[in-house]
Amino acid sequence: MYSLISQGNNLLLKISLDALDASAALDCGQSFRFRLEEDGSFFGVALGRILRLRQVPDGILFYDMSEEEFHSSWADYFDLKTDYEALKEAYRADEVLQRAVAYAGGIRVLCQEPFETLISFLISQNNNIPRIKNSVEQLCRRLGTPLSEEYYAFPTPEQMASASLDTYAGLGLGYRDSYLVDCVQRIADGRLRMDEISRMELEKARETLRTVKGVGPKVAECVLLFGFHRLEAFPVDTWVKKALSRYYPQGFPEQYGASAGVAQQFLFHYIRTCKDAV
DNA sequence: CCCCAGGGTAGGG
DNA sequence: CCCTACCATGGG
Repeated sequence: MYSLISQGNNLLLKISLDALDASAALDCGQSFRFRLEEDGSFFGVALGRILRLRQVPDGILFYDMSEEEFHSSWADYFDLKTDYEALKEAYRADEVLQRAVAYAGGIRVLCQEPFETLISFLISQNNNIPRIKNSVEQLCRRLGTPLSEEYYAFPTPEQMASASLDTYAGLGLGYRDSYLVDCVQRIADGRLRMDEISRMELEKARETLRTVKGVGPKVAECVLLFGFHRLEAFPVDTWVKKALSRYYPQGFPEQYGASAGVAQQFLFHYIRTCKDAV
């Protein structure tokens, strides 16, 4: 559970580190738009707005934030409506998940915008997180609406569709630039609609996403999990593949099916960043 | 110089 | 269905 305390222009979200850990949640390969500043705060852009926050002993301090804005946008963005305590209670039956939760329990599956998620994870294929972040940043600077001198919104489908292929060439995307061009073209001419996908049954949504060039099984699962909040989606990248072969040679337990994606996120972060992962 | 990264496609068996 | 070469690019 959590509560809110207004502090001038800022807002303190009182919540335990186990329930929401800014560093783990914002830097675990879901969003590519947050950076840790030298003063220890996180700065980023999401939902078309600049967000600045900081981990404090009592929870998370949101800068320049009203209760209204928090309730209408950020409570959902940080998935505060999902009962993670219940999920983690179920993980106690599993030794590995228990370790992953002990390592970083404050991860949450962020509710990101579907279009941004689709484009970001098209860029993510056969790529590493620092470079993905860089490419996404370049993309926003080049095509997104400026929100300040430093920060840019993620470009809209229209903004991206109006750019030429050579606009994308300078973004460090490698061979993935043509994937983006094809994807935004499909959206611009109405062949692909995010709002329709959000209403589809899971398997249908999966198939539809995979009609986009460059979207295979893994990217589709990421878009479903991070962009459409389908917690059943289970992306298997090189890290999770490693975790599955190391910890679950007999297969991942089926009992977590309805929220397998959340468990996947704990596993991913654990095996990718914990030095002592065994 | 090498290998790897939140993989996917195309082509051949 | 499977397997493999190839795809750009930068970090380590």
